[in-house]
Amino acid sequence: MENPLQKRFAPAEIAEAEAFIDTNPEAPLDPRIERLVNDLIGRVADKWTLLVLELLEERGTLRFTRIAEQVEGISQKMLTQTLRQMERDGLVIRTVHPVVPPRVEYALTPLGNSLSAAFCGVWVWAERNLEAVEEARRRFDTRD
Amino acid sequence: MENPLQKRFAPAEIAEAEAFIDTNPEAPLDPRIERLVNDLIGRVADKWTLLVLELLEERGTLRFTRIAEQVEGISQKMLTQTLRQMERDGLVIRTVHPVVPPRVEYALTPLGNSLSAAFCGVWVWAERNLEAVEEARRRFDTRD
DNA sequence: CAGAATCCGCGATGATACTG
DNA sequence: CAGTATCATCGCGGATTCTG
Repeated sequence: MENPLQKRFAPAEIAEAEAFIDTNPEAPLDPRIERLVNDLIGRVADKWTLLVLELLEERGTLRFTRIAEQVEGISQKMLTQTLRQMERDGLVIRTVHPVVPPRVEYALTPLGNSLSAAFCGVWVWAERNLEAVEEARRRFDTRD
Repeated sequence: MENPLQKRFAPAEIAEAEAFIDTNPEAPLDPRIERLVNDLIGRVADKWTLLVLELLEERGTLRFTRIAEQVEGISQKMLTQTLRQMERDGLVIRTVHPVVPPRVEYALTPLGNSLSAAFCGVWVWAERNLEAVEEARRRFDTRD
């Protein structure tokens, strides 16, 4: 599989980092990669982003107000902000129809769809282990 | 080795996650527990939680100070808070050795390990699409 | 309808000092 | 060493208003 990191760093750098990892079991991943990937995850793992992602995955193309209705508890400000961020990261495509009143539609890009699929495992985990976590919390809260 | 993720996850996990991303468009979620699941995801998808989770997955059992050293940028307060939260959710086990000076060790529970595995797909996605996202952002930031 | 702009409270987080 | 306690701050995000 093609490694996207090879576009960012010189082969010598990657080789050095990998050799370092191979020979140092205690060593962390390359801090640069770690930080980049983690920043990315930090953005996409946002609460509202996950909800919008999930909604668009289910419903396909939606207008601004439809999303606002379906994502319970989100404010207009945060929805705008979330959609802009997702658009900026290439997760969502925003289509403005030049009509009155304005009609703006949002849909996931292929990148957004793949992210949704990637998070599917986490959703499945959460659903599957919800009760286990709740029980753990009850035990923790009533510990001696 | 061409992929640093292989140091972090078993080959079988990566293959499974990749196959999942490639073939699974969506997984329906029971709307009744949507909120509960989302609260849970909101807690475990926290930035520091993800970093600690990955670190403990890599290294196994670690002391408080070891974790603080490895998780770049985390304050002692947030580390304590994160570990308590994870312990409360049953993701980590905290072991106090009655010695002087104190020795407290943290390790993932089976639940924590399964969560780490669930997030494997997201890490794979992030690394695989890091460059695509960066390019999307550049295009967005330089749009007319 | 789809936002932009503004104000503002408060919770999250950092920094520092202290302790068993 | 592994925290707890306290104080200060800073920005997230809600509420509201305005507009093309």
